[in-house]
Amino acid sequence: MHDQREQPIRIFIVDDHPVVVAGLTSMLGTQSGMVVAGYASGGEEAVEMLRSRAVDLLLLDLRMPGMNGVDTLHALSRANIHIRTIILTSYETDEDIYRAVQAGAQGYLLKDALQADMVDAIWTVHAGKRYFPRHVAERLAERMTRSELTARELEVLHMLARGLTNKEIGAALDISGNTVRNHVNSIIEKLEVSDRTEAATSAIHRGIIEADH
Amino acid sequence: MHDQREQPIRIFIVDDHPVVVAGLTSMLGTQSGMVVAGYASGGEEAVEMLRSRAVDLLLLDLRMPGMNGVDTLHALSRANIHIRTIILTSYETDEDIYRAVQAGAQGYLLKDALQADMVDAIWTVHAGKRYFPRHVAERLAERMTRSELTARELEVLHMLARGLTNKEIGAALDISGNTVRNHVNSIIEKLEVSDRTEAATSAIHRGIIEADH
DNA sequence: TTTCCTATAGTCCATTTGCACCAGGAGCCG
DNA sequence: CGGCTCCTGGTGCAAATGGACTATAGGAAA
Repeated sequence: MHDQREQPIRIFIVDDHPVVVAGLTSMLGTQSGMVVAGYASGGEEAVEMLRSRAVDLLLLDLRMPGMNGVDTLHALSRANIHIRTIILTSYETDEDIYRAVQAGAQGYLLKDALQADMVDAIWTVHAGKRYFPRHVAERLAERMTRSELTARELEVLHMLARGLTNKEIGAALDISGNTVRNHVNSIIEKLEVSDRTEAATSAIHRGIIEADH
Repeated sequence: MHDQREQPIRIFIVDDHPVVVAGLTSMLGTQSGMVVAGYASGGEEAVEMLRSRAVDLLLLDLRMPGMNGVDTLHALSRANIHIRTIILTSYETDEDIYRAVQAGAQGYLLKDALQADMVDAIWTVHAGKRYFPRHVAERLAERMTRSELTARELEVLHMLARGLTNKEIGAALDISGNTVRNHVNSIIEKLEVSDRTEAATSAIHRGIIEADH
């Protein structure tokens, strides 16, 4: 088993759902070798609190209003605060996972995880290793094989998903409709889909764009 | 204030996320006048347990693997088990809310709700009233004004969202491509969108179809 | 410097789509 | 029975789309 003679792992929780904060506190607070050192309901608040608080491990929600998980990781990095981090989220889109790893997360947990898995993940990451559930790792691998969309293609993708025609997108971006068509064709090719409609739904599914407009 | 001399409200939780169950138990268990009478991680399990358990109020997750929240409400109704129910979910799509109300839920709470709001909702629904946050009620109202898609249109919508052409959809459903086109046109009209691509993204946004394929 | 990628813009062409129609048959409800 | 919706299939046409190309200009990387 784990060595519990040492100092307990000080865990900090960042999540905008009060019920999740309460749940984690309740699940981890009773674990020997771990202690919940505090929590924040948003990224800004978390960065501020972590300046002056000694913490060993961060449990970080990915999707939050305002500053999201990835933004928070970058902000912490800029503030020269380095804490091993496990992303804790309901979503497992390719893009979410990819961005989280890019931003420096060492672990990725889904919110439907069992208490035992959470505890395991925390011990693993605290020990300096990485923790990714199998299907999460698979999605990450799949994402790696795909080429990135360019900034322009992303703009076009967003407008296309809102039902604009190439001509309308061109007018909005002040470029020709022919150019938009070229971008759309690249998008279709890169996402490996058959038409603009599937490009839109697939982008939502993969987490490249949001469903809400 | 509420009358706490009476029997406490016996609350039953159905949610596939252990962390949410733990959070609710922790948040509500300490409230006077309420007691968590049990929990289940899925609909089938919940129906089985509720046959033999006296419960006053159900906190029910809407999206669960296997039997979802709406299915569970119907199953309970068929089993002649009638318990006042609050839907507790992360999502607030028009369709989710509409279906939940149709299935007989008396309240709708989002998982980012504050503890005070949850407690308030529980007292309200237990007192025989309904509880719907303002924006949830607004979405419900908006949904009511829209006409339903027919079963056939839903089939077409699903395939359209996967990038199939009218001809391909026709071949799959064994009808002519012209007929598919008619269905697509009705879909576009009913959803009040400008083309098939927006029909697909809008349907995902509204919760009519799922993003994953 | 040369090479590579991106953004831009264009042409040609076949296919698909969106729109406006019409119309028959099945099924349901008052 | 008469009306209603739904599913079906059709026609005609203008617009949009997707595919296969070519090409130029700018910036970044090797």
